[in-house]
Amino acid sequence: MNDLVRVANLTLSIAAVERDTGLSKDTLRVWERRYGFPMPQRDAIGERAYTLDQVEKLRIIKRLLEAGHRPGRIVALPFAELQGLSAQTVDAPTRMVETALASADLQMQLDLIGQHDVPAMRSALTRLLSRFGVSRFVTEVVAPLNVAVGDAWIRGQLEIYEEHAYTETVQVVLRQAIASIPEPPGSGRPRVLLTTPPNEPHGLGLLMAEAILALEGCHCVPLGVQTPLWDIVLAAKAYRVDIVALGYTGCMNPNQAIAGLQELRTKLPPTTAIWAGGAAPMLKRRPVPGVELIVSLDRVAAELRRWRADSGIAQST
Amino acid sequence: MNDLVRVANLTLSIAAVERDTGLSKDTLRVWERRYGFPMPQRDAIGERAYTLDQVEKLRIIKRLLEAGHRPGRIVALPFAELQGLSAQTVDAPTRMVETALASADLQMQLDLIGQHDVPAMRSALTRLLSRFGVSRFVTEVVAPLNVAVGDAWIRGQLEIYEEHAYTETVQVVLRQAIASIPEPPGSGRPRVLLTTPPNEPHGLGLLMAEAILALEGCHCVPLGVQTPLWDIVLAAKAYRVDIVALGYTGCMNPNQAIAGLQELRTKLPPTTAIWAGGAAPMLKRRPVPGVELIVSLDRVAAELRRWRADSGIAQST
DNA sequence: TTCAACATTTTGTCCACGACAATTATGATC
DNA sequence: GATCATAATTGTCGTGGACAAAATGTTGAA
Repeated sequence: MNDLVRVANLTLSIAAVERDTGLSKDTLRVWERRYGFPMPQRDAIGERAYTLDQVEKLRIIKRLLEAGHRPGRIVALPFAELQGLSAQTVDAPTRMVETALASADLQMQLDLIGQHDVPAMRSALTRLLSRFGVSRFVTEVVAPLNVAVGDAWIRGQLEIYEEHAYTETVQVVLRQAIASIPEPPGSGRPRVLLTTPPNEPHGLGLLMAEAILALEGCHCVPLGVQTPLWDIVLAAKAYRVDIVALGYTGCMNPNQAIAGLQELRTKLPPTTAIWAGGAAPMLKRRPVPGVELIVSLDRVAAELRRWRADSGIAQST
Repeated sequence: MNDLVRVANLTLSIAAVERDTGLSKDTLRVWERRYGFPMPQRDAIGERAYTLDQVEKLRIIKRLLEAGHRPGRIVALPFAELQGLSAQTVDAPTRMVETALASADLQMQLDLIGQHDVPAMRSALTRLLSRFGVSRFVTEVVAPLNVAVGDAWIRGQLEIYEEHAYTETVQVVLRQAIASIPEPPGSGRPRVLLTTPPNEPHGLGLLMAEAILALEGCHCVPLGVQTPLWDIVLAAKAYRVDIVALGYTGCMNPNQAIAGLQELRTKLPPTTAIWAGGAAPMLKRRPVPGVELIVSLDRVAAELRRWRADSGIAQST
């Protein structure tokens, strides 16, 4: 019941840190005990008071964990070393995706974010949308841009609010793109439910998927983010969907993600496919039986063809 | 690391219950200790294993708490009594807002949600938007609809996923409306930052506010939801906004809301106004000095006029 | 070398129970 | 009826121990 944020020195309570970093209170306490970081000061009552520096370091650690590092090795490391690590970590999986954006253009878009001119950014994106069309815009502009923005953030070149502004702007453009796609003629199949599980607040990937699916003639039922598992089951039934598409990002707890998918698989009828997509490394390491892993948005169209071929045999449309 | 969901008897771990009900593990354990409910069985390891019945009862309890009941009185109550309570709870605050939607039309919209036909709902809303125009659509259609949907949910007439679908659809229509508003000529003043504080995941109110503000010629900078407080301060500076508009709903912890607003007020320069809006009863009870309380979207235009009049004196535009 | 099986370390989550501040309810007094 | 002091309620935090699942390391045979 204490103030979650103390005004004086700008320190955060453990609950606030859990909220801002996604690391559970239990984890924060056990890291302190085992690795000596973060070792917050205590306020007058004896409760932990984390500094903004500690929180920022925790955020970077979180990113590194998602990239495959292990807590015991990196949690106690000093700030500079972490940044060094993240620099070299990011470079490794720099897959040279053929992208419509030359790296120069990509840098220009990034600069645009830093100039804090939302209308300019929006019109630049809209221009790219017109130039490349919806499908290529999503896979070859937005997707690499997302990666670039994430990298820039980890290098400390971008603030969180700038990432928010970017995300919001992309969302506006994407929704415009989706709105411009005409309804599929007849009963668009498959019918696809789009949402994220609880504890996964990022919905940008869903919009990207929706754009591509709609383009391919699917009937999309977007539910926004963080739908309780049980409601996903109910909704799948109510909307008679063929596919439940879940979006994941690294910010979600791996165990929860896996467990949730397993639970969903048992509760949904076997005829309903589950597609899990997004940049979630943990899903690749431990695949869940009965759940299709969509590793990249490029793959959506192909998976869709496969589904349509299968469904023609397995179930009469 | 245990399976969050055990398949055999369909029982949930404490983490799964936290995810599904929104009640923290701490709260669940302390309720068990104090009120004797929920008293889950233990699995082989000795960990709590909640049944689906218990979870459903917890969901109802959660709703009743949000409606103003107190844990000590209702947590131990049997299932039937809880249902009786939730039926009679909502009728009291049924205020008769003058609305463009006759109650019959309103009921029709609600029925539409229950029919699980997203395109129909979207086109119905789009029709209303065309009929009434953006401003009246927001204040006299969407606002009362939101209230009606919330009430229906508390009464158990609407599932969570139906609310999600409704919210998503309204969002699509609203964003379309916003996109149709031309940029303000010259430098639109005031410049308004729109976001919600951490722990407030609902962004629909922001969109409604943005629509009205854009209509009044403001320059809006939407940051999406859950911007960390410190980033709100940074963003306000970077985007040189005159007003920081925060959206709240009842789902946010009152203490956090108040504390956050106080902190924001100290961190932002006095020339930057803070507007707090949304259906948050706690804000009315304890006003924060230096923070404008926008009790209703009807008031936005008037407040805007006031700001413009004041700024003409206080600061040269 | 490659692969499988086993042993070890790491790591996140759970448990119990006490403590306490903030909020809400209750009663006394004017 | 309003105002204030007192009491009850309630969510969150603290400590430290425990343990299963995952990750890593090691051994031995094909």
